[in-house]
Amino acid sequence: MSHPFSFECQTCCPHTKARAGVFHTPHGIVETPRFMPVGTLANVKTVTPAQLAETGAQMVLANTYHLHLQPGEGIVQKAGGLHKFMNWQGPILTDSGGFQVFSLSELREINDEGVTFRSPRDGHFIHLTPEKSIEIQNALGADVIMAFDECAPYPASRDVVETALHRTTRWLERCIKAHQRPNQALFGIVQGGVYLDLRQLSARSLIEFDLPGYAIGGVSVGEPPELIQKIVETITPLLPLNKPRYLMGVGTYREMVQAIGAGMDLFDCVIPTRLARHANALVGGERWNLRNQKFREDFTPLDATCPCYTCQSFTRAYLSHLLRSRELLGYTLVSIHNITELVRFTQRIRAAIQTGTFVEQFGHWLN
RNA sequence: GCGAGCGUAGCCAAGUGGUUAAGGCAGUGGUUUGUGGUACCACCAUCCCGCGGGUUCGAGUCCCGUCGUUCGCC
Repeated sequence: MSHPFSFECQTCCPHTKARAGVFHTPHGIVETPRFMPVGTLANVKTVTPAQLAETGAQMVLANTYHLHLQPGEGIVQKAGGLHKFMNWQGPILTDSGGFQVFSLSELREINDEGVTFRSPRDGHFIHLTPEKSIEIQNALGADVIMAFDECAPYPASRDVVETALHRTTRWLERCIKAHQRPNQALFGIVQGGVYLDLRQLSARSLIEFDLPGYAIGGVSVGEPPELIQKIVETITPLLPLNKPRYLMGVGTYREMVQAIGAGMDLFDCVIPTRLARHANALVGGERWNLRNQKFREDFTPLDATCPCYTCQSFTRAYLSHLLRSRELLGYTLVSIHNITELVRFTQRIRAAIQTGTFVEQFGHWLN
């Protein structure tokens, strides 16, 4: 109330570190644990904001890197900011572009100053620094902005990871200095690869800055899922109780349950929308390829227990037909369902935590 | 009726004498984790190239016949 970014933990699980909380932002609350859909412009590519709101999504992700290239933060600013430009009235989080440097570009040069790499779009050189990333994110105007970090690949040697994490910490200082807008919360990002002592070092350095929220980054870059869990279990206890904790890029049902059990609050992942565009639906904890033969004459709803528009209106056979025909509507309908599915999954976990039945209901995912 | 061409997997189609017959679509599975905008990977003609003969050490590939088909001429 006093601070636009307060976080309150409402219920703690008696058996695990899981917690149900509320994160306040200038554009509304985020009830955690929560899955946040992610997309280039947070429109998730094939879903309208109205459809997105219906999925139960509260906060959505937009992308600094892509918006910088197209249309450019200047235009977003002239439009009145990201919320107006894309017509999403709820909370928005922008990623810093650090991960895109790692994930999209082969030709890159990283030094203490920043990163230089070729745009995969047209080949021209792009220079990103902590200051530049924050300047762009200030212009975009999301509720939460992310520190510009260096995400080391997996596998990577200890030396490489250690260098990246120290650089990330030094960059965080510069991000904080560059940050001009108090109505945007700057989150720090824990790095350190799969080296737990480096992770701890990173987390301890970050919390010195007393930021409004913390993220664990550099996971789900190819390492085995057990290692993600190990990292989360080691780091979460070091993060302040009264700040939201965001596990970047995760993910799957199991990874979310395990991370929530360890005390994480927020998740984002391309899985629901990318899977949808590849004809896969998330149903009851499983992944189904709707183009498979067995769905051609299946005239039942995708998930009879799902309240989403897709499940309420169409059959598996019809979705299979749309996807086999590469009809654009197929991607939209399955995206709506998949996002709804993961958002509802985290909502059910939240409810279970509140009623003290988290372990009872979701314990089978915990190991 | 005459002349010319063509007949290769469900569809389109390369190959014109020499081991296991390109490729595409369709089909059947799989992959996808802080999104390079519908991608990628695997499998998919084991007596088989319309059918029947022939030439040749060897024929989808050459020759003859036949059936089908396309175009042109009458």
